[in-house]
Amino acid sequence: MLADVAAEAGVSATTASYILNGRADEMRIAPATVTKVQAAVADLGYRPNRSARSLRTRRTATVGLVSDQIAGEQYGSSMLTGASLAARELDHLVVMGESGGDPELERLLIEEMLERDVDGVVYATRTARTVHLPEGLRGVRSVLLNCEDPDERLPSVVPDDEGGGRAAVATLLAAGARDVWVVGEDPVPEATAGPRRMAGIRAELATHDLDVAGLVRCDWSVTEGFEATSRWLADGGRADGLVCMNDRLAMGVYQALAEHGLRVPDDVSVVSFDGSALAGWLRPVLTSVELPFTELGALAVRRLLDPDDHVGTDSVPMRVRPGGSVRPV
Amino acid sequence: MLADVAAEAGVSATTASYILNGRADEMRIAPATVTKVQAAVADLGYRPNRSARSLRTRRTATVGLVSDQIAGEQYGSSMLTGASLAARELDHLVVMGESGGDPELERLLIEEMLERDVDGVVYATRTARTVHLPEGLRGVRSVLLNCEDPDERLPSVVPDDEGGGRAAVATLLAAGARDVWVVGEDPVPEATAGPRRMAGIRAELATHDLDVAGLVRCDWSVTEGFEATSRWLADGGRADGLVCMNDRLAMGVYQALAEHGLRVPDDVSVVSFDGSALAGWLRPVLTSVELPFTELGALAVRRLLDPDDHVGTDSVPMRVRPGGSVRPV
DNA sequence: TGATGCGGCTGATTCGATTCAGCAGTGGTA
DNA sequence: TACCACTGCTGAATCGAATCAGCCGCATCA
Repeated sequence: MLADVAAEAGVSATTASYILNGRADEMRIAPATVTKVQAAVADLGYRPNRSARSLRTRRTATVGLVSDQIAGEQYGSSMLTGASLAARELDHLVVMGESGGDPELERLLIEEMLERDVDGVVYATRTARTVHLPEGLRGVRSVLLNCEDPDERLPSVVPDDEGGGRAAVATLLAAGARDVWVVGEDPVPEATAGPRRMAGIRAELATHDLDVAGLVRCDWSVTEGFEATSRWLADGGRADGLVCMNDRLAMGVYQALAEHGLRVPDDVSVVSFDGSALAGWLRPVLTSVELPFTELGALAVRRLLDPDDHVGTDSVPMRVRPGGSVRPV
Repeated sequence: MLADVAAEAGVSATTASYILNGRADEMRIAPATVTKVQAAVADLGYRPNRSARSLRTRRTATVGLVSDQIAGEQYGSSMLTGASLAARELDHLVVMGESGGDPELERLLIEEMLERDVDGVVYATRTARTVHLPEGLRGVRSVLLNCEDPDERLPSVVPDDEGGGRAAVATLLAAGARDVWVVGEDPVPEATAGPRRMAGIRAELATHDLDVAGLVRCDWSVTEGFEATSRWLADGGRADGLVCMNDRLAMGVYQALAEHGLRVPDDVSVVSFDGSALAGWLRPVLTSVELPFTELGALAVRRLLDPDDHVGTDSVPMRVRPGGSVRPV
């Protein structure tokens, strides 16, 4: 403990504490004393006791991360990677908990984190959406990750889905597509990804005096993507560009196109959203607008620990990950 | 704080503490007193300060989970879900850190966890393999998750890959397959999944006086699966049952089979390992032997916190998740 | 010569719980 | 009547750091 270090160095615990906390200059500790203490620290392999420190300072160098399901989510789990790395860079650790969507469990997790005096809480959701800040986080320093609360003035970190929508369409337009259909409709009312992407899609088309040629309605699963697209094709549906709302859906679209003898990208160009590993596994590789999950997680933690605490939403750009599903011009 | 509760209830902090720690009976506290204290707790919304408690007890009701990459891993991240849920059930929280495979970062993470007096550490790897216990964990209560250290006597939790191999083959044999090829070779020397699955595969075939008909060599990626299988087929390779070492690989195999006009399961039955979401997205749905990631994570935490600390490996069964890729008999 | 300032350090208190040792009061027993 | 056991509770020490207020000695200055 610190007292041992102090004894070994022949100074008081107070002095040792100042030195270890980088307050040597401020406290005008003689350089020789600093050296002695540092030697003692190295000598004894001193490791501070965080519980003791936290008891006094009320800070734990620990951030909480509560989510519904992000570890279970295929790609979204990278938010944890980002959060963990960013936390380390700022000398913090991440305490995580998953509620699985159960509000009672969520309450418990938040409660336990607050008992442990986390320095702040990141509240994350699997899918981009609006939420209500849980009661337990009222008054607690917190950042929303992949979600926003329109009723609260809070820092929030989300992907720029509208920009992503524009980028997706820009890719198709650049390849000469003019007859652009959108596949997929956001199934959840609170979800923000679908509407925002759609806004971007329309905005970009508008720059060429175009609009969405049509919408193939289905949820965002492989099966629905396959079935809805099959029906559409069977009804004579045709397009030169398809925007799929996510990669899984696009996989179903690929299957449907193949069954109807249409080739990607020769007969139709396809772009999608997610930039998941799946996009890279499809043949041809699916051009997809990437959800920057790692970056989102990292940014959320940085904003949480950032001393100048500005509220408002950070939209992280979504970049096109080029594949072979868009016909080269 | 506790003193407030005690004051409100008209007792000493000592008494209040005993009651809150469930030692009322042992300390012969009168039932009326217990009631008074509980009322005060509810009244004041008392929430214990864990740092203070930890300072005395040296326990934090917190477990560390260090891994190379499990959050970034598609399916493996469910280990975090399982760990988080099991921890909650045992009134603990999970402190997580990802090293990305960097030994220095790993050392730092472990160091930071120990400073925070975690009650134990789960050391997890993305892929099932053998490892050397990191120096920093020597003498620390720890459990290996998805890995084993042959040189140490430690509790360890891994999937039963050998049993999985047997189950995969049993499924094929039950469907009448006799000419069984294996696709995929484990690319990493320390990896345990491949050899164990192979052992199970051979063992089960042996019960029918059979052996593996042949091996299509490739690593476990979609592309390699596609290319190696294509070459094999082009060389006249045929089989009535294929065991793929994982689902991604199987996806490549599907692609190759399709290009050669072979239909699953009519021309060839396919089983695989992982039981990932991808298996469910393929057409036909891929029959796959599931890696029980959530259970693995949960079990690791339970063993870590289990008071009777037995060393040795727990192998969690891998179950077949039936799809449509095995021809019904 | 006495007041003032400053460099360099330390003693004592505090954070909020846990826990050991022990203390009144009561009733039973020899 | 003296002793003991038991019930029901409490005072004080303790965990390991952070931090405030202040102390001592020496140089400076009016």
